[in-house]
Amino acid sequence: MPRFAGLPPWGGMFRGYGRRITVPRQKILSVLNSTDKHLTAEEIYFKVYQEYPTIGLTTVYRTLELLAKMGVINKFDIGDGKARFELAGDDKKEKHHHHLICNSCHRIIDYHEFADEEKDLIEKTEKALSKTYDFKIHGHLINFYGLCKYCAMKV
Amino acid sequence: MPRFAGLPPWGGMFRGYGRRITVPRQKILSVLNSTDKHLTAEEIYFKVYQEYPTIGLTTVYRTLELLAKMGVINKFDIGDGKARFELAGDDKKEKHHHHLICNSCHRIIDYHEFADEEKDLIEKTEKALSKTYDFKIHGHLINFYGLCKYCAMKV
DNA sequence: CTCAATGCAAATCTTTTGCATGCTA
DNA sequence: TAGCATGCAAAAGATTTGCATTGAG
Repeated sequence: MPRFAGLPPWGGMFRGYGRRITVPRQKILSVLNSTDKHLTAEEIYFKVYQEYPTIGLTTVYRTLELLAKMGVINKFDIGDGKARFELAGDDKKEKHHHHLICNSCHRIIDYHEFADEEKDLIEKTEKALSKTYDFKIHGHLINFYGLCKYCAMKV
Repeated sequence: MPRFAGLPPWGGMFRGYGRRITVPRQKILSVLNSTDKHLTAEEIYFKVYQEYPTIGLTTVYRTLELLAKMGVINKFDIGDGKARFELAGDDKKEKHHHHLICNSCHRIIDYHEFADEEKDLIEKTEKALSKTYDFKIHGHLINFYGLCKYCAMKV
């Protein structure tokens, strides 16, 4: 479910920061815009590669770093040693990252319960923290750690 | 603030899993037990090293992995490429990880506001998720991502 | 005595950096 | 044209693995 159906509004952002709009950057943004998954740099690389084979992994990393600094995307880590990225957009539903992460097999369970209760608290917290610490909040992440049903019996 | 003042109760756990209680393991647990910080493997290594110089980094990594699988500690990543560890104990206060993380300079701001409101929601959520997904929850992590006041103006 | 645990060295894997070349504005 | 952007190759870092040795039970 793409967040922006028409032309993405990021062109202005790049120019505003004195950066250039290039094909690799457009492709990377396009990939991020057409998924609601948390992609790794390599996954993004392969997706872009399919329609733009001259892309380099380095460019993906550098673009992702830039986008994170611009506040366009969020970077986070789930504990498997690979960073993950996603658009930071304003769509409230998609801003919620809720995971159950198994400390043993590193399985990730996405859950959607409590979205409303959490949303209220999160928004309130966000607003207050933003003010208290003079911090521009683009997104958040909530993880629960433990053992999944398969690993709880094994260990 | 050590969580356990006297002898740690982990001995039984090890035996229960057919594992052995060794000096390196005791030292590592001791370090984790005497801090309320989120330590990296290397930080743990250095702390143990001071009173047990024959310790190896490999052993630290392997012990941490085992402890995570046993549910004794939690492993999580803050986005700087190094995993962090802490005891999963029952002390509610210490189970809360709340951070503001800057996407640009990777500065981490620990915040303590809203602990009570969050605690209520978290506990309720934990209980329900635990049941719904048959998942043994040992801890959780809440991160807000964005730009700190210094980076917001730079980019 | 047996097999798990350890520690060193080497290997792996993700991410970053150096540098010459290409391309946007 | 100027300077940012790119891509390759190499480097850097964190974590894992192979293997011979040590030590807990």
